[in-house]
Formats: sequence, structure tokens, C-alpha cells
Amino acid sequence: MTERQIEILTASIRLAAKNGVHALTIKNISSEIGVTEAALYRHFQSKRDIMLGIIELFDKSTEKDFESLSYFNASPLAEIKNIIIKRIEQFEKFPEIAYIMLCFDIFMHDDELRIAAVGTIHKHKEAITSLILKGQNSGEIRKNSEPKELFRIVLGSFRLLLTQWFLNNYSFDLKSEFESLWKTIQLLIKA
Amino acid sequence: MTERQIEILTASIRLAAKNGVHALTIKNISSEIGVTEAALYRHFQSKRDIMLGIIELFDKSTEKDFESLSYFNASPLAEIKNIIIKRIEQFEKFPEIAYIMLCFDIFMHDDELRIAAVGTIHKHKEAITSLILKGQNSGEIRKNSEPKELFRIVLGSFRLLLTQWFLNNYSFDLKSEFESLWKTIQLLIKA
Amino acid sequence: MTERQIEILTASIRLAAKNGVHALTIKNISSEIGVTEAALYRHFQSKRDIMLGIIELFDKSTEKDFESLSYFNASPLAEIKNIIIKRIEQFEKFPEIAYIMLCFDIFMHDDELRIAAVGTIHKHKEAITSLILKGQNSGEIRKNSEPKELFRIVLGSFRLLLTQWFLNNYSFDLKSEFESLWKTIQLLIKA
Amino acid sequence: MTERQIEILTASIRLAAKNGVHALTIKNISSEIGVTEAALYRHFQSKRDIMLGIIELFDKSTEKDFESLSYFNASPLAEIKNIIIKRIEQFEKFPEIAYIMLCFDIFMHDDELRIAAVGTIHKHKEAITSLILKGQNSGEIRKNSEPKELFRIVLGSFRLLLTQWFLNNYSFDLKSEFESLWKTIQLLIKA
DNA sequence: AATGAATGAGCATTCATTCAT
DNA sequence: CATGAATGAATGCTCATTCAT
Repeated sequence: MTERQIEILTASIRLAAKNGVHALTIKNISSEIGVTEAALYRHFQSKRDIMLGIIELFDKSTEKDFESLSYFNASPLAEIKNIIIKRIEQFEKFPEIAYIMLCFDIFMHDDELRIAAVGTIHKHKEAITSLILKGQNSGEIRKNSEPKELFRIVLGSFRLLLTQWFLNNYSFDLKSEFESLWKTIQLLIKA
Repeated sequence: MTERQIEILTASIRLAAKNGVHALTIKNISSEIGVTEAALYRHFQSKRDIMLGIIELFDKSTEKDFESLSYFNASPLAEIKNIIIKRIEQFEKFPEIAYIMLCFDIFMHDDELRIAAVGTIHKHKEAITSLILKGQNSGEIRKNSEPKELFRIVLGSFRLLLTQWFLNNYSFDLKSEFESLWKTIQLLIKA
Repeated sequence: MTERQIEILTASIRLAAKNGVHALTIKNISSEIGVTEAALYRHFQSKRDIMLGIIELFDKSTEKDFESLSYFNASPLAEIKNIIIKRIEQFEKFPEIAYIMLCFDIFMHDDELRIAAVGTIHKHKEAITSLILKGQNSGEIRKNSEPKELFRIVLGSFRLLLTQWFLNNYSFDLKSEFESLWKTIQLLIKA
Repeated sequence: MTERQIEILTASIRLAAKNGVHALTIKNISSEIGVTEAALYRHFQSKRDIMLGIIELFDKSTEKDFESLSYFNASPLAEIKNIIIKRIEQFEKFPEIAYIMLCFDIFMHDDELRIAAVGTIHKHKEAITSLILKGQNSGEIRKNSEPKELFRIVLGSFRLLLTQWFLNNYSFDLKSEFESLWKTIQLLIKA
């Protein structure tokens, strides 16, 4: 991806988060980076390609996080926390992406976009679920609950926290609030 | 609210869930119920009023659920489950509303709509949080966790379940899947 | 077809003939009849529908001419001449349509339009060819030539006359020039 | 004319015939020969110059045909046939040019282009008409018809044949079909 | 209570063309 | 000789809304 392309994508995310998805027009994006509408088409073939680019951008950074995890090699619970903390650090640097992550509507009614977006969610699900299973086998996580349900509790509560963060205009400290939530989660799911 | 107004609102919700929020146009709504675009303006002053109507519709049915709860008077945990089961029954009758509930983007960038939508979420938060507190006081729910966090776990995991239901085109049985999730939740938060 | 629709179609033909097919834009057509671009879409669903409308308009008037022919019941040669004279009278009233008839490019690269346009040409071909055959059987037209070739001579020479008329800005009298051409044609193909 | 210029012109003709005149864009032409749009402007100053180039190309090859005719020195009728056969051989090698020859719309509404295009047609007219006159004087062609009308019959029927060839996607054999047409023409106009 | 006709503003996209490199 | 990046103007089309009937 070229520098200009990344500039366009970040401008798009910023715009969507600030003014809503309906503000994600070619005109707005182009004027956000100070060029003509026509200029965008030198870098992306269509608006849908820009959307796909946003997902890809998010997907890539997710993948990088997952890779760096394996070096860490902590306990499963610590690794799950780490996955989420990585996300949070990303959100703190670039809060607008939280909006895109929560607002699945943009992608929901375009098959190609949908598949791309759901793919990223799936990667999270598989990573976390397999860590839960590992934790259950190692005796760190309680065995009397299904990994599937524990995953829903872990990711679900985090997503709601994220939603609250967004609804409050990013005004509270996401990381410390998550630390508090995580204490409760740990308390509940530890063996 | 007149009959025609409710017809317009339900048609709108149906449309949004089927084809996405971007399909929520005056033209689509009017042709969905078989009238002219101009005819809609006899029943709603603007498109925003239709959006507000959708929230109000949702809000009212929530309120009715909350009222009926007081007649029941079960244990706090059972009451929380009941609140969610009521929601589920509503979703099962009218699955499209799940989409609207999850897709906050429509409302997010219009202050009046936002306040209306967040209000409904708030009512849920307060109802559930106060029930958790009651449960902690009566000794049914563990005391070593903050109600705020337990609320995040309960509602967050349910919202994620709902998201999964939507992503799977409403193909699995929401209620029985929730029963399974609830067993885990109960196991975790019971004293 | 409504009055407005016919107004749009005649304005389109006028425009195309005056300034070329490339001038046949929604903006030009709408401003030609003094309305907004958006207003056109109340009467035609798309630009292609306007093109199809032009062909249909031409097709209908052709059909009417063919019907009125049967009342006439002259000799085959006289009937062929009549078909063309009818066309000429139409062109004289509405010279711009000559351009559309000759400029098949508009329709050529859109399958649906092509089929519609070629259909009209086909009707002419069949009508004239069968009249030639009738003339050969009745002994009015020479038998030592194939009807297919005679048709090419009759219609081809008329089309070239039409092209010349257009290239000369409709400056000569089409009918009297055709009378002269017809004398030669008759001389050549009579038995 | 440079090699590159001829490459651009033939690519343009190919493009116009395959996808229609509306596909004759700088972008399409340049990508057809595998260069950037900007590169075209090194060889032609504008798009109109490319159009003029197409006409010039056609004009030149016509001229060459006419020159080679004089060496032949056959009877007037044979010479007329020869002019057309030469054209047909050109069309068979490069069928797309038939489309350009028929579709005068491209040139019709730009004075300079129009004059250039009409010029070529005129050359044909003069060449054929003078041959007809010669034939009438030599007693080969019937004298009771005006050369002007006979020209319309000869060239008009050939142009219609060409149109039919194009409408049938060049599927029939143009030359043998013309031989058949020519037999009829000869039969009709011979003295 | 509903319709048909219209509108102004906006949409994504494509056009021929220019210019620094 | 060719490219990459840009532009202004235009394209067909959709939007929410209005208004006379």
C-alpha cells in the first residue's frame, strides 16, 4: 500500500468516526486530505475499494498483534488480556477505529465487505477460544463452563465497554477501566 | 400513534434489517407499504421523525416489559434473566429489530436521535445494575465484584450473542442458545 | 405514453439531430424542455429507457404507416413507393428523425437497444421484400433478380439519398429528389 | 506519420468498432496499446487530432486505391466494381473500419472533422459518377438514367450490404455476397 | 388522505487534459 | 519518451422535501 493510500484510509476512518458513516463520501474524504474528488480514483478504483482497504488495514494490524503474542508466551489468561490490551493501545492511538469496529452496518449489506469484516472477527474468536481451552487444560480456567460461552463473556463485556467509551466521546480512560473489568472477569473465570 | 404511523415504522425496521440502513429511504419505505413518497409526509413531518419513531416504538415496548416485571417479583437473578428473555421473545417475533438495536450508527451523529437512543440503553443499565445490587444485598450474587462490571458482563455477552445471531442470519435458536449462555453467567456471578 | 414522455422524446431527437448524439445528456434534454434533471426521472427510469422510447416512437409510427398501406391496395411497386413516401413525409415534418435513423451507433453497443432498433429495420425489410416477390409473381417486377438484392437496391439507394439530405442540412427537397430517384429505380426493376 | 501514431490510430478504430464510439476514450486507447494516458499526448495534441488522424488514414488508403485503378484500365463498369472490391478487401483485413465508415455521427457535429470526413465520401462520389458517365458514353451503361441516380443505386446498395454485414457481426462472406449483389446491379444498369 | 410533478443539493464516477519528474 | 499525480467540468442518478390538486 502506498503512502497516499494509507493517508486516504486514515482520513476515511477519522471522518466516519467524527461525523458518521453517512459522511464517508468521496467529496468529504478528498477534501479532508486536500485534493480533488477525481484524484482519489488514482489511488482506489472505487469507494468500495476504500472500504475494503479500511478492513484490510485493521486486519493487518490485528495479525501483527497476534504474531507478536507468540513471543510473549505467558499463561493463557495473560495472553487473552494481552490481545485485548493490544487492541486498546491501538484504539487509544486511533480512537476512531473503535467506531468502525462496532459499526458493522457499513459492511453488513455488501457480501464481499461482509466476508472481509466477519473474517477479522472470526480470527479473534478462534484465538481467544483456543486460549480458553488451553487455560482449562492447564487448570488455570474453570472447567465447568464451555469455552464458547466464556468467549462470549470476555469479548462481549469488552465490546460493551468499548461502546460505552464511544458513547461517552472517549472521555474516560479506556485502559484503566478495562483493568477494572478484567479483574472481575479473572475473578469469575479462574478455576 | 396512529395505525398508519406504526405501519410506516415497522416497514422501516423491516427494510433496514433486510437491506441495511442505507436502504432506509423515503422512496423505499413508501413503496414497501404501497403509497407515494408524498403520502408519508402526512404521517411524519420528516425522515428524522421516522427515526425518532423507531426509537420510541422500541422504548415503549421496553417500558412495558419493565412494568410487567414488577408483577413477577422473583429473585434478582431470575428477574435479570426475565428482562433479557422478554427482549429475546420480542426479537424472535421481530428479528429485524435486533439489527437496529446493534447498529447505533444511525443515531450516533444526530444529537436528538442520539439522546433518545442512549436513553433506552440507560434504562436497561439502571434496571439491571439495581437488580445486581439487590442480589448482592440479598446474598444471591457474589459481593467481591462491582455491579457496574457485572452489568457489562451480563449485557455485553448477551449483545455479542445477538450479534452472532444476526451474523448467522438468525439461523440458530436464540432462546436456547441464551439459556446455555445464562447457565454459565449464573455459575460465574452467583455467590 | 404520457404527454410529458412524448415531449421528452421529441426534445431528445431534436437535440441529437442538432448537436449530435454526444449532446444527448440528461442535463441537455431536461433544460431543453425547461425542467430539472431530476424531473426527467419521474417520466423515464433511466437514460436507456429514453433511448428505447425513441425507437418505440419511431416503431409505432412505422407500424401505423404499414397498416394504412393495406387500405390502399395498389400495385406492389406503387406500394413500395408508398412506404418510402410515408417515411419521407414523416422526415419532412420532423427532419431530425432522419439522423437517428441513420446513426445506428447509439444503439449498436447495447444489446437491448440493438434488438429494438434492428427490429424496426427488419420490419421494413420484410415488408418490402414480400412486396417485391408479389410484384415478380404478378409480372410487374423483373424475375431474373433475387428479391433480396432488389431490396438492397431500393432501400440502400433511399438511405444514401437520406444521408445526402442530412449532409446538406436538409437544404434540398427530399420528396422531389426521391421522385427522380424512384423513376430510375422503376425503370431498372420493372419487368 | 510515425509508427506509434499509426499504432494509436489502429487501436482507436479497433476499439470503436468493438465497443462503440463512446468507448473511444483516451484511457481506453492508451491501455489498449499499453501506455499511460499522458503518453498519448506526446504523439497527438488532442483527442480531435486522433479523430482527424483516423479520417486521414482512411483517406490515404482510398487515394492509393484510386491511383492503382488507373493502371488497370478496364471497362467503366469493371472499374466501379474494382473500386468497391478494393474497399471490401480493406474491410476484410480490417473489418472495424466498416463501422467507422458507416457511423458518421462521430464527425458530424464538429465542423473540421465533418469537412474531412465528407471529403472522402465526395471523392468516391466523383470517381464513381465520372465512371458511370464514361460508361454511358461508351455505350456500356444505359443512357436513360441520370448518373447521379445510378451512383445512389450503386453506392447505396453497397452501403446497405455493409450495414447488414456489420449488424450480423461480420458473419457472412462480404465479397461473395457482393458478387451476388453486383450481378443484379450489372443486369439493371447495363445498356 | 393521497397523488403526480417538481426541485435543489448531493452522490460516485469518468472525461480530456496538464505538468513536474 | 513515458509516467504518476493531479484537476475542472461533466456524466447519470438518488435524495428528502414541497406543493397544487
